[in-house]
Amino acid sequence: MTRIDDVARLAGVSTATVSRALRGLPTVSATTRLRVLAAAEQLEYAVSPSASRLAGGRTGTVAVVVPRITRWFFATVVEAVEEFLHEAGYDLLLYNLGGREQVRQRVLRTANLHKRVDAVMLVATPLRPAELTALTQLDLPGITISSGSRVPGWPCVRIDDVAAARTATRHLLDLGHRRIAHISGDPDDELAFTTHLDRRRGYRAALRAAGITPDPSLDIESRFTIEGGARAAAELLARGEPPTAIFAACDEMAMGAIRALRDAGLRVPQDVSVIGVDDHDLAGVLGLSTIAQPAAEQGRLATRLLLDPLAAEPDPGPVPPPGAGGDAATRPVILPTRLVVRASTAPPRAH
Amino acid sequence: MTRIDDVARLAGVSTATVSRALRGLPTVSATTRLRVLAAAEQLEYAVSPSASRLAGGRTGTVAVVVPRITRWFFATVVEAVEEFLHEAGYDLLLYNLGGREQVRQRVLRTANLHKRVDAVMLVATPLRPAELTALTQLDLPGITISSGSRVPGWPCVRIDDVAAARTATRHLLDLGHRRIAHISGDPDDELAFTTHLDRRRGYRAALRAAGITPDPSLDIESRFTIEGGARAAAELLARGEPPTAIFAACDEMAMGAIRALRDAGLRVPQDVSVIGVDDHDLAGVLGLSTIAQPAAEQGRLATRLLLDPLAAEPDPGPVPPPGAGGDAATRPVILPTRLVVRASTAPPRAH
DNA sequence: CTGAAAGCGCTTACAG
DNA sequence: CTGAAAGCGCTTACAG
Repeated sequence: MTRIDDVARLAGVSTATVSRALRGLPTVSATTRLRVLAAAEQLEYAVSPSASRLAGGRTGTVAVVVPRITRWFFATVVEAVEEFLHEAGYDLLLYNLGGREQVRQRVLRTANLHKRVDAVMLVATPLRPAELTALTQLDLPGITISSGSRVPGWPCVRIDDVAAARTATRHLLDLGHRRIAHISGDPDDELAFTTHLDRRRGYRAALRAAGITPDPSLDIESRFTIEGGARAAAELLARGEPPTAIFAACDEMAMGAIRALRDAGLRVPQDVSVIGVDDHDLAGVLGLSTIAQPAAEQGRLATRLLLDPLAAEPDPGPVPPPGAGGDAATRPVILPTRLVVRASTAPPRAH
Repeated sequence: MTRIDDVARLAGVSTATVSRALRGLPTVSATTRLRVLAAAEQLEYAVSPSASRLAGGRTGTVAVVVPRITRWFFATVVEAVEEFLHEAGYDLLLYNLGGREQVRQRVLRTANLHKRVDAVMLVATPLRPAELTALTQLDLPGITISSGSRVPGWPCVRIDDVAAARTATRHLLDLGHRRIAHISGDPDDELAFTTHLDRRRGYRAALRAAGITPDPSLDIESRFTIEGGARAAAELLARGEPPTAIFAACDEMAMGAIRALRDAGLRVPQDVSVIGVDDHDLAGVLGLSTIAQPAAEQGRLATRLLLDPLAAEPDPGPVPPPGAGGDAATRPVILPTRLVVRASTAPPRAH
C-alpha cells in the first residue's frame, strides 16, 4: 500500500506538505498543491484512517444508534443521515440496539464511544440514568432524534407527539366516533419510551376536550410493531363490545390492527376506523389514514445540526450570537406533522 | 482519557502485557491477567481503536454495502448482520449506495476500502468491470449476498431466483391463468441487476413449460419499489386487455401494483391475481401471496462465512480439507424459498 | 508557504 | 510468561 512518504517523494515535498495539501488546508501554494494531488492520484494514494485518527485526534466517524433498523421510521432516518454524513466525508457506524443489552453496553460505554467516534446520534433511544450521566460528563457532540432521553447540551429534532396524537384523535371525533380505542407502547418496551406516553397523552387530551372520559379498557399497551398492533387489536376485541375506531400510535401497529380486525371478520372502515402515525411507505397501499411525519427530513436536519459545529471547530471563528445555536441546543426543533385522510377512517355506522 | 500506560502502571506490568491480557492471548499467567483486568476495570480503560488498528494492522470493522436500506430485504439483512458482527466484536460501517455515484466511489475505491475495513459484504451490489478487477486484485476477504456481481474467491449466499420465479409463475398457471404478466427490474436500475434477469428467466421458463409463448406486451420493466410496481401495473392496464394475473419480481412491486389495480377499479384477486417475492413484513397484512425468502438467515449465514476465516487467521491451524471452504468460495450457498399462498391469488373468472 | 521532528497509543517481534 | 524497544502512518506545533 502506498504511504504518505511515497507521495511526498514523488511530489518532491515533505510529508507535512502532502498532509496539508490533501486535506485542502489553505497554507499550501497552488502549484505545490497541484503537484501533490497529481502524485497522490498517480500512486492511487488513500490516507490511512487509523494513522490519521491517531495523529489527528478525530475519527471522521459518527455513531448512529437506532432501536430497530427494520422499522420504517428508523430505516428512513438512517438513509437520510447516511447520505449527508458521507457527503460530508464521515463514516457511519451503525448500532441497532434491538433490545440487546450487549450492544447497549458496547455503544453506550462512554470510553468506547469517545475513542471511536467524533459524534453520536441517538434516534429514539431512551437512556438509563447512569448512561445519561456518563454521556453528559463526556463532552462528545451529539444529537437526539425523535423521543427518548434528552442529553444536556445536545440539540434535538423531533415532532410534537402530543399534538400528532391529538390531531389523530380529533379526526376520529370529528367523524362522529365516541368509542375510540388507543393502542400504544409498552413501558417495558425500550423502543418506544416517551413516544407512547406523549401519544397517549394527546389521545386523552383530545377525548377530554370533547367531553369524553378516557376508558381504560379501550387503552391497550403493546409493542410498536405489526405483531404488537395485531395482538393489541385482538385483545381489544376479546374485551367485549369493540370500539368504533382505533388510534394506533404508529402505522405499523395500525397495520397489524387492521389485519387482526379483518381476521375477526370486521371491516375497515365500515365496522371500525383505524388511524396511525408515520405515513409509512405502505400506508397508501393499505389506504391507511395517518398523521404524516417527515422522517427523512428529521434525519437530514439532525445531520446538519450535528455536523455544522464540527466543521466549524478547526477555525472557531466568531462566537455565535447568543440564542442562535444555544436555542437549538436547549429547545427541541419541532418539525410539522400533517393529517392524511385515506380509506381507513369513516363515520361510525348508525345504530 | 486513560491510556494503556495507566493500566500498566496500576497493574505493575508492562504495556505489552496489558495488551496481551486484555486481548485474551494465552501467553499471560492467570494471576497477571486478573490483575490487569482489575486495573483496566478500575480505570474504565477502553483501548484506542485508532492506535490499535495502526499498530496491529487490523481494523475490526466490516463494510456493509446495500442498495437501499429502506427496502425490506436490505433492512432485514442488515439487522441480522449487525447483530452477529457486533457479537463478534466488529464494527459495522454502513454504505447505502442509493444510486449515488459518490458513495460508490467512496466505498469501492479499493485503497479506501483496504485501509478502512478488514472485510466487505456486498448485498445485491453489481460491480463494474473496473471495480471488480480492483476488488479482485486486492486481497480483502469479502462475501456477496443475493444477486449482483460475484467476486472471485468470495463466497456468496443467495436464493435461486430462477426457481423462485418459476414457482410463482407455476402457482398462477396451476390456478388456471394463461395471461400472466410480469413486472420486474429495469436494466438501468443498478439496484436490481441480475435479480430481475433471473426472475424474468424463471417466469418465461414456467410459461414455456406450460406451452405458453411469453408475450412481450405483458412483460414490463420498472423499479424494484412500491412506486415502480404501481407504475408498471398502470402501464400494463394502459396497453389494453389486462392480464388475469401478475407476477411481480418483489413484494414491494406487488404492493404497488395492487394499489394501481385498485385505483383502476379492479379487484384483487377477483379481477387480477398478484404474487410477489420476499414475504415482506406486511405481506400478511395485505394478504399478498408470495415466494418467501429467508432474509435474516442470509445475513446470519453470510456473516458467519465472512468471519470464520478471519477468526482463524491469527492461528492458521491445519489447512482446511480441499472442498470445505473451497466449495463455499466458488459455489454459491443457496437458501430455500417457499410458496406462501394468501388472498391475492385465485383462479381467473370464467369468461 | 514549507520542513524536521516529536508524538498520537497501541502491538509485535525479539530477547530473556 | 514477561519486558524493552521499534514501528505502525499519519498530523501538528514549532521554527524558519
